Amino acid sequence: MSLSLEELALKADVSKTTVSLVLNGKSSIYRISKETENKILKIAKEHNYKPNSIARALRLNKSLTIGLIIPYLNRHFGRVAEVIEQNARELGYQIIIAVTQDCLNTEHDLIENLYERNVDGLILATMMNRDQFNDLSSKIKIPIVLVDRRIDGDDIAWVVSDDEQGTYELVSVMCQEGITDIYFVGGIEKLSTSIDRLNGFKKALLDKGLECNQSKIQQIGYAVADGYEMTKNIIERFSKTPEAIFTSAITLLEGLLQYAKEHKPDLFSHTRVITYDDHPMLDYLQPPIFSVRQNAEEIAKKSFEIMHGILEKNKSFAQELIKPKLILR
Amino acid sequence: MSLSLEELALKADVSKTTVSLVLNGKSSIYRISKETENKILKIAKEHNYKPNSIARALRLNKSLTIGLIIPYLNRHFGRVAEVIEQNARELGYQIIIAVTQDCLNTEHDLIENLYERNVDGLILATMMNRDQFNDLSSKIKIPIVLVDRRIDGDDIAWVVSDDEQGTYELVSVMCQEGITDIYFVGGIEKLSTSIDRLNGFKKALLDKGLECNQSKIQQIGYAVADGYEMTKNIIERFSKTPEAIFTSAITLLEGLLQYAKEHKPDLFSHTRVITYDDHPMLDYLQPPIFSVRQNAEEIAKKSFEIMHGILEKNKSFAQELIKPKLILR
DNA sequence: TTTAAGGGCTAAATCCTTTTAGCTTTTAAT
DNA sequence: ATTAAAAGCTAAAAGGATTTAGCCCTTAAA
Repeated sequence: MSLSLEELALKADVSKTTVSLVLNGKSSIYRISKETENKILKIAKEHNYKPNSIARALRLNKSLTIGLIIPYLNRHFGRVAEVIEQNARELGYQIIIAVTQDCLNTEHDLIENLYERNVDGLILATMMNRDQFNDLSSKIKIPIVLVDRRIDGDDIAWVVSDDEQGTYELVSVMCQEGITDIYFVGGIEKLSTSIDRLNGFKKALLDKGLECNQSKIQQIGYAVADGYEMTKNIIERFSKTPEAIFTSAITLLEGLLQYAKEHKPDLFSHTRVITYDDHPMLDYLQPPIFSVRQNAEEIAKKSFEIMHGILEKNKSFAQELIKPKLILR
Repeated sequence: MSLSLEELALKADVSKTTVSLVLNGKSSIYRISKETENKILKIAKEHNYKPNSIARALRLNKSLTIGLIIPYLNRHFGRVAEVIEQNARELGYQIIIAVTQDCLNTEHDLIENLYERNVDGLILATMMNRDQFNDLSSKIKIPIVLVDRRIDGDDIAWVVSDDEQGTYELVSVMCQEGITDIYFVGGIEKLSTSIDRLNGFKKALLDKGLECNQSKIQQIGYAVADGYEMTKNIIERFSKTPEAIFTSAITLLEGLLQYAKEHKPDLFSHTRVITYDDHPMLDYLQPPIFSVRQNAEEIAKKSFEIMHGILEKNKSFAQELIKPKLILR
């Protein structure tokens, strides 16, 4: 790229050791004279010297690079990634991004790949369960921060939305309006997002003295097609039109809308629909769909903060539950 | 990380040169015996040897890393980034992502930053004009592929949506329906996306013998707030309610919808709204909003393909216009 | 005058690979 | 019995930074 330390040293007529020491602010420790220091700084500035980051990474065993592994770059994760990148950049880190498409094998490959490529840490929206994660942790000697999906364990760092509380509050609003017959359209069953949202759902019903019928709960996956499928099941399997449906992700809502458009145009005249995740376009749908908006910015900020704390400030793991916001339209 | 070449050499009781040659498939060129080769391969496999990518990058001056600089990780660019990453991964490359928020200075800083960090190439949704780009090119000795926004010049590689054609077709549909009074809600004026979309807009009108009144054209920026502002201007400045409004990005449509919701709930009863960019939620809005869907996957695929061609196949630059698709609801 | 301390700087090792140039041994040819 | 060629492998340099150990010179103290 540009000049090397050695060339700089030549120009300044000193050794490259001296140049390196000066540029790393160690002049006084190594008693480099002010005169020499200034000369070097001047020449470095003149030539716009930038240390070769690869050589630095090799020597220091530190690449200033964080791997970010997420299922998709959709609206939510896109925003999370964007904010993580900005926060990271300010502190001198780069983000290497990779998407799993919610495939566990891909996730494993990607983790291994990024690890071999010497990232300093991993921020991960994982599909792993606890055992798989422990396996991984024992092999991989860099810090991992889970984002959006947590794994129980009190030495695991994570930042997630308070899915249970968010769902609880949203569903409670429905219950307060006297609705008792409410269906759960869920995602990938074993993920914390699903577990927590389902718990919040059940808790809201329980608090109103309602029992939660297992047949009203479905969990296929987070794809749009899954939302379509589950909606279809609900509409076709039960004779009675549901009072309300809760979709636990915006993609699932999309699936629901698609099904309704195709096969049940009058769905909304009988049924309230509420959803986890928010989207600005929801403001313009009729009738209004209540939602829970995750604070992607805060999730992103905290997760990099924790990573940075571990990498540079000897902090240990931390866990953060980020409050989502109810959007009642 | 794991084992080094040297440790491997020790175990195999040969020099590290030999190990390196064998693992790089140069056994026959250097007449390493089959016996030795097999021994080394076996040991390497047993220990799951992976060469240290940083050391490799230093020696080869090639990091297998591509910088991707885009304005936001929104729906469109998120999808582009996702597909670029997948394509890159298959060929052994990693993607370092960075967002400019449509700020030119940030873009410059990011380019410099990634360049210093030794990326092998840059894929760029740029705000630069031709002069700025030429300036940059002379400083930076790695290939650059522009994505989504092009700069004229027959030695500049780019992949963009056929914005002019897409807009032309969409607006022509309106004209065919007899609409003559149509407004242009545009983005950042000097970008090719704006220029091309405006040209398509004008051409469609011209083809119908309609003249394009300059007062019906606004170009503030691509933010939601800009869409709000431009819609407001149109509604408040002209006494006659427009027959149609074309928003040249989905964010601008959002701004329009927001304005309409707040100040002009009956907008849609008098006015047709059409937009560049598509969104699945548009399927569920009333009345239907016609749109132009960019082929993000193809844009992504081609742009990495060109980059890869330049980096590994001695191909030179290339330019691709990707056909968008009309969505008439 | 010697010794100790301090000031000012640098040679060389290190991180891990790749690659060039060349060494040693064996085989074949004259 | 030489010489030439081929076979099989390796030492060392290179890539660019950081860091350890230590050299040399001056000044002050004994």
